[in-house]
Amino acid sequence: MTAVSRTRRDEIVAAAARTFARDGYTAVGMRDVAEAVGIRGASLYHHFASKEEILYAVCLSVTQEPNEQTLPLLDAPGTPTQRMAALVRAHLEHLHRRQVEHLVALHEMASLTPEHRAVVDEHRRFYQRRVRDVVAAGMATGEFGVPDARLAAFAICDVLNGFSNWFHDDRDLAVEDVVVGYVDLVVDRLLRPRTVT
Amino acid sequence: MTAVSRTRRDEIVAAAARTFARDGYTAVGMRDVAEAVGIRGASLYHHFASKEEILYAVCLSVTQEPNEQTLPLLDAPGTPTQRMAALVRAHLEHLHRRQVEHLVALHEMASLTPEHRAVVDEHRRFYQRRVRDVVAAGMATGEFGVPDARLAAFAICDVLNGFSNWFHDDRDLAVEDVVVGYVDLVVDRLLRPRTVT
DNA sequence: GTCTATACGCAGATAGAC
DNA sequence: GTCTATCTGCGTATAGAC
Repeated sequence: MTAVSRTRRDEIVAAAARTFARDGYTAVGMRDVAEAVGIRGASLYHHFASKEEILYAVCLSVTQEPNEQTLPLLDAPGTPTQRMAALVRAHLEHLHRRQVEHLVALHEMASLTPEHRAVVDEHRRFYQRRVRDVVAAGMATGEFGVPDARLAAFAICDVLNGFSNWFHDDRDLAVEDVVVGYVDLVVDRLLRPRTVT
Repeated sequence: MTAVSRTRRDEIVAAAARTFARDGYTAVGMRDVAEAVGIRGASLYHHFASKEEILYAVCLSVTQEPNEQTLPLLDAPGTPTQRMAALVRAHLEHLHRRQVEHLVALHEMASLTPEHRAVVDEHRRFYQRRVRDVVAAGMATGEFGVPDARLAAFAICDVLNGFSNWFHDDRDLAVEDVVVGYVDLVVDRLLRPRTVT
């Protein structure tokens, strides 16, 4: 039992993410976060040194986590096509599982300290670099055929991340539909070489 | 001379956008914005009723403006392919021209009042609906061949808007390169029907 | 680990002269 | 239209008991 009982701290992060997502980081006070957990404002400082530290924890949960959980799929055996398809699926499913946290990270990153912001940015850059590498690998095998791997990587990351901005669970569109549609869009259309003449 | 001399007010909006983009809306005080214009903090209240009104003006400049300037391209004569290509180009060029304003709008939208946020959101939804309509038009003529026009529209808008997040003017990649690359990616790959068999 | 009580600084906003 | 001076409230953070 070394890494057990992630109760209170994670509970705070989760509650904070929901509150930040609904009312915006600035508008939310420590008292509001505390209330959402069921304790008093001052008690939060037993778990976090500052409000910004809570926001930082939220941001890490959606930048560090994908690097550790999703990126390994790119090292699994299989063709670039298969690995890219697996990445698209896992990425979207992660975005869905942690949608509130993603929205907060996306919208409130500006409120991080420069130091924390640099860490978060580095995680994101790393992820993008790995995506670009698979695109390049697929170009080498001839499975993919885009003019510029870097540009394609930007486009792919932006398409995927955009998901959390517009997806709503209550609509006539299931996550699985988006996954299938986006695998087709990204792997079978965007990346696939144009049939020559 | 009815709509002339947009001097001071626009000057404030432009200066505020730069400051917000660099330090974040929350961290920036009215005194900072004023200093960037060369006046005192209190003087700002002659032009705007509140700090949030300035942010609102920034957001409108990148949501209302494209609707008025870029969307008419979709009503011009030409095939869906041509009109979509024109939209991609104009959209990216607008994003580039107003990149700081876009970054602010993208990151600080959470700080708008619910009323103002609703207006901004409506502008964005309208834009997206028009994009989806061209995709649908192209499907009708057979020029485009995607499984779901709505999903494709989301993907396209996200690819385009993502641009302002990663593009830097000083790198070895010119705006024109991105325009050409993205027209190819979006129109000739993502939307084009797969050659059958 | 959570509480009550409180310090305190800062940023948004106002009043009124020029 | 811009200034100086000032108010005011709110929200983070601390002190210290339980």
